[in-house]
Order: sequence, then C-alpha cells, then structure tokens
Amino acid sequence: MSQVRLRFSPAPTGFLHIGSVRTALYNWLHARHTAGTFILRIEDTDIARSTQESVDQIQHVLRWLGLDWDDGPYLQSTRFDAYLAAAHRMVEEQRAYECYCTEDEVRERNEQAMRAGRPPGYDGRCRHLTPADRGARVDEGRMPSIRFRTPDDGRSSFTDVIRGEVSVEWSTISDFVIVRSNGTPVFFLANAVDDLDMEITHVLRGEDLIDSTHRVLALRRALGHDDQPVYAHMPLILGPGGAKLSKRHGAVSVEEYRDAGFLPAALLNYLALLGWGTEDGREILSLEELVAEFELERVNTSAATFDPKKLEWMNGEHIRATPLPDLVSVVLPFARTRYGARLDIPRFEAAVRLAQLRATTLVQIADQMAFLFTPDDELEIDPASWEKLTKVENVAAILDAVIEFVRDCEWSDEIDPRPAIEALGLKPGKVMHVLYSAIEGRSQGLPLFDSISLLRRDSALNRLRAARARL
RNA sequence: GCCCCGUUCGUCUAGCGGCCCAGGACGCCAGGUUCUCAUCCUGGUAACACGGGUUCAAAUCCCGUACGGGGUGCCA
Repeated sequence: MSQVRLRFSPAPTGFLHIGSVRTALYNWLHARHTAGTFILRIEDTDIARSTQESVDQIQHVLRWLGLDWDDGPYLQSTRFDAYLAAAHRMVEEQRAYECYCTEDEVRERNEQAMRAGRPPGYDGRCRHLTPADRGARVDEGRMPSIRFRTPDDGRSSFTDVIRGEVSVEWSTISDFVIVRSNGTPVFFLANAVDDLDMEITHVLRGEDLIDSTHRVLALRRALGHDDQPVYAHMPLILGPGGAKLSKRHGAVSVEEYRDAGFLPAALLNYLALLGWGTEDGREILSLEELVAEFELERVNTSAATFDPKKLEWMNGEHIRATPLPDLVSVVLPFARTRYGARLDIPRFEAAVRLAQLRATTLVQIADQMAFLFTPDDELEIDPASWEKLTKVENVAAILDAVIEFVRDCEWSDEIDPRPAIEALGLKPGKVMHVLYSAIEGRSQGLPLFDSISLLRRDSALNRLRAARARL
C-alpha cells in the first residue's frame, strides 16, 4: 500500500470561501482517515492577484478550524524555475510551442468566431512557425507565450471516484497557454508539475475544475508520466435558490462565522454533510467521528444548497455537547468585547451553564447573560417589554410584594418569588414577564430564579425598585 | 454556440433492481413539559423532473427531452 498524499491548494486572491473550506476539509478528512499526508500548497502563479495577506489568512483560518497540515505551505511563486524548465522541455520535444499572438488578438478572434457561430478556441496559427517567422515577430516587439499542443483527435478520459468515467473529445479542447508572455507559468502547468513532484496520490477538488483535469493529465503525459492520481470532483455549494453562493446570501467567509459565534466543530460538521452522509444517518459528529466515518466513495454527485438555518441548529447541538470549561473559554472573548472589565468569572461560569441550553451561537450566550454584568443603574429595559409590563393589572402591587420577598427571603441558588405573587391572589405564570423585564431588561431570557440568585440580593432589589419607581 | 457534469420532500440526504404507495435530519405546523424565552418530547406536512425503453420487477439500468450548474481565459 502506497502512502496516500493529498493537497489543499487554494489561490490566495481573497478570503477563504466557504466552498474552499469544504474542499480543504474533505482533503484533510481523507488524509486523516487513511493515515496519509495532507499538504498545503498555495497556488499563487498569478502574482498580480495574489496577496500575502490572503496567504496568511488561509493559514490562520485553517488553524482556527483545526485542519492542520503535515507539509508546507509551499508557494508556487518560489518554484517557477521548475515549471519553466518543464515548459522548455516540452517545447524542445515539440509538445508545446512559442505563440506570438497577443492576448488581445486571441480574444478578438474568439469574439469573431462566436459572432460567426463558430466555436471559439485558439486556431493553432503559431504551431508551425519557422525560426525566421519567430525572428520577425520578435522584431515587432512581441513576447511569446508558450502553448501546449493538444491532441487533434481521440478522447481524453479519467476515472473519477465519485462520478465514474469522465471523457471528452480532444478536438473540443484547443491549444492552451502554459507560460504567459511575461514569463510566468499558468495554473495547469504548475499544478501538473507540483502534483508530480509532491507525489500527490489523490486529487479532491470542486466540480468546476473537472474540465481542466484533462489538460493537466495531458501535461503529465507530456512530462513522461502515464499514471494518473485518483480524482474526485465534489459537487459545488450553492446559495439559496440554487444560485452561486455569494455575499448577498449572508456570510461566505469563515471569519464571519467565527465572529458570529459559530464553533469550528459545528461549521466543519455542517460542511461535511453538504455533499456527503454517513451510512447510518447520524448527523451530529465530532471531528474525530468525521475522520472515522468519512469515505470518498460516499460523496454525492449533485450540488448542495447552503442552509444557514440548519447550520445554526447544528451549532446549538455542538454548544450543548461542549464541556462547560471549554465553552466558558470560547465564550470569554465574546463577553470581553461586550462587558469586558465587569466580568466576574465564577458568576460568568454559572451563567454560561444556564445559557448553554438555550443558545445556538456564542454571541447569543454572551447576549443572554449580559444583564448580569451591567451595573444596575445602566440596565435598560427594552421598550416593548416595558410597555407589556405597564399593561399588567396590579403591577405596582406585584413589584412591591416581590421586593419585600426578595428583601426578606433566605438566600439560595434559586430565588423563587412566586409565593409572593400567589399571596396577592394572582397566577404567577401570567405576570412573570414583569420580573424578567425588571431583572434582565426584557421579558424573556435566562431562568429568573437562578438569575436573581446570581445577581445577589442588593442588585436584584435595586432593579426591582427602579422598575417600581418608574411606573 | 460547443463541451462537460448533474436532477429523491422547501433544504441536506438514505436508497446502489424486489425490504420503498420511498427512511432520517433541518425548516414549517399542531400538541405536551417548563418560572419567561429557549431547550426537550410527541405528532403532522412534504419528494423519486418528464417521456420512452430493458426486466417477472425500476427511485435504482439504458436512451431521449426539459431544467440547473460548470467549462470554453496569457484566472484558479
């Protein structure tokens, strides 16, 4: 059994799209599942569009997610020599040739062909230039690109693990550029050379790259390698309505989900299920369980629509499954930015436990317990809740009775003021929202009895009295 | 235009010829538990794109059509 080697090879041209994250995840899962090697390779051959910021960000995000790599990151921009050497070898062997057509000329001809109803594609006019022809073009000031000579007939085919045989007529694929006229290599070339040099055994990537596979395979053959890595083209992730997933559908970058209070485990769990499922139908899976269960052969063929609602539900499930100490430490940063200096760790932990059961994001947890750390005189009662409060019959009497109760009762972990309300001949259930509003600032939230206890007597009384005075 | 890939409830999916008048999950709706909200529990809603084959038997195999997506770049 040869070692399994996979790579995640993003282009550093912006933030890491959620679809790319799933590609990274599947590669990582398969590497871990097979005890193989996971390599990070940055495909920055397009120097103009690549940024160092993006290179850093990719690594940062992968680390946050827990998708660690065994090798790399390799930057293709540092390996141009290898790609160029391969290209020149192909020129010598007449598998590629120098093309003196400019980018504009080629585009213009393509547009013409389209208008005339003919298929676009390079017409091969530089295929058979003589040394004299080339000299003449150089004299015109033209710089050559290098084009790969694609076969003129026959078919190209490869076996895709999740789709089976994929093949295409070579006649529909025209000669393509592998080295730009500015001397830099193009994706196809760098990709083929690197996969060979890094001895990549499995290539998992998006379905959008399925057609490019034939070209990369042709380059490999031209480089003397008839063997093929295992290919698996995974379905694309779509936005609501089946359109391309983009910003207008909400968050598409990992950072946005992180800042909205999503756990890496939940995000990865959800992404794993977009295009793949376990045999037994289990859906809530830890990263370790995903590694154990993941099978390439079970990946789906059809595109999946991203559903933020299900992600949120799943995040809630993961929040509930997180051990309290761990949850406390991940909620902490959110709490710090909201009510930083006022934090009181023991109460904070107690409150996280209460909120753990009822939140779907870490932000919600922090928000729900914020009232505990707000100074009494800064607590604002939300207008709708206040209005609801004022409409309650006997609200003044209720508050008076509860104030007296809280003042005199024996203190414990749960202060249940219902007896005070019942003593007035009222049903507590109907008017409890009054107390929620006075204590927590809105008519619903963390359980009241625990909250009063956590707040402590003085603070609870301050708030109840403030509400009473405001009536 | 041409080429490639795809099509099961609103959404994610199970299903790889009989176990399926299609199962699970999210969502939604209705009940129940509860100090509010939420969690949780119970029940309900809802799908094999269409048309031809093949077969004793098709969601599953084959061929068309429709629809969707991708490619057709000196982007990746």
